[in-house]
Amino acid sequence: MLKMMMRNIAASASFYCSSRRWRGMPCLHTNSTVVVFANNYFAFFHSQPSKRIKSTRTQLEQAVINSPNITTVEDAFNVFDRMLQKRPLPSLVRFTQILTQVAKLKHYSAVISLYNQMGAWGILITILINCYCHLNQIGFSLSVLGKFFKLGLEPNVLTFNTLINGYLLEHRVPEAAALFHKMMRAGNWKPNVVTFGTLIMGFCMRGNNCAAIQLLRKMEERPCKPDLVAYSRIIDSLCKDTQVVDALNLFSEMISKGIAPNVITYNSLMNGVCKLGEWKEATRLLNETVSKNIVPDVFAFKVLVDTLCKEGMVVEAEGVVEMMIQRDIEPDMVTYN
DNA sequence: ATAGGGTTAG
Repeated sequence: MLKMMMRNIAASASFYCSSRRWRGMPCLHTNSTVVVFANNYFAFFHSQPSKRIKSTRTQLEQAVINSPNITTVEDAFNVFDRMLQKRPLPSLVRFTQILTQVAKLKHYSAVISLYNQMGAWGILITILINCYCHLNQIGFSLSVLGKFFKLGLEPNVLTFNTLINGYLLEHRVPEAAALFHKMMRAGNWKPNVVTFGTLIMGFCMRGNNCAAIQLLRKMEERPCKPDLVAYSRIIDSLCKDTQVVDALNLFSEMISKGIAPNVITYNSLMNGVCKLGEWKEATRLLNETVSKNIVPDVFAFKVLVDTLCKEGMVVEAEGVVEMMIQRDIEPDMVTYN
């Protein structure tokens, strides 16, 4: 069953080409916009001028010693170069940390380039697949997976979760759902809380709140109980559709299960009630946020100011702007207008 | 170590 599943997935992947391969990289289509081969590595490098920091080698080295955080792509490439020259090579964990940080900066092509310099086939495959997914190149992700299987290696639940997310990023919800169901049947890679949460996001993206809630109910019967992300996603989706009563019910249900909301949950609710002009409810929610020691952000205040102005309560809106200033939250031009 | 969530007026 699993083998068949793998084969099906691999078969749907792009074909390989043996002539243009660089350090184990699957062949990329020539019309691709994300091709990062060795020879244009530097072209890519120099295409990030806004992120560049002029720093001497010693300063950079010091920065790396002081803080493991990579703040620019240039840093990452420099650190990587030196890591690759070290003998013995630094640990994979260290390489992973750097790749993860570059991915968080959303420089996915850079991650792919660095990954390929490592020649780390079979390890950290999920990082690579994730980057192709974020570049809307799920075909390449599937190629990578195919190659992975060819080497006799087994992916894990994280890999499949990443692929489901990849389909969703391309708005291919049916294929995401199909992969989810294959996971359910397969046995080895039972969907976990992230798998469910990801698919819930997919249904919400389509505005299919009913399907999302059904999936939430399914989670309750399983060991992976719904978590904050699963609830928050649906609450947000309901709010966007101005189904605020349902959203608030789900919110209460979540709280009663002991799941603590965060600033994202409250902002979704605030946006929902404000859409309906319910400024009193919005104010109550803002107070509740603060009472739970959650720090409201600029968006929470902004939507309230906007709603108060629309309701003609300019003085009250000015009061909220005052609160923002007191809290060191900078109101922008939109808020003032 | 690697996977999932949100938002900005007119």
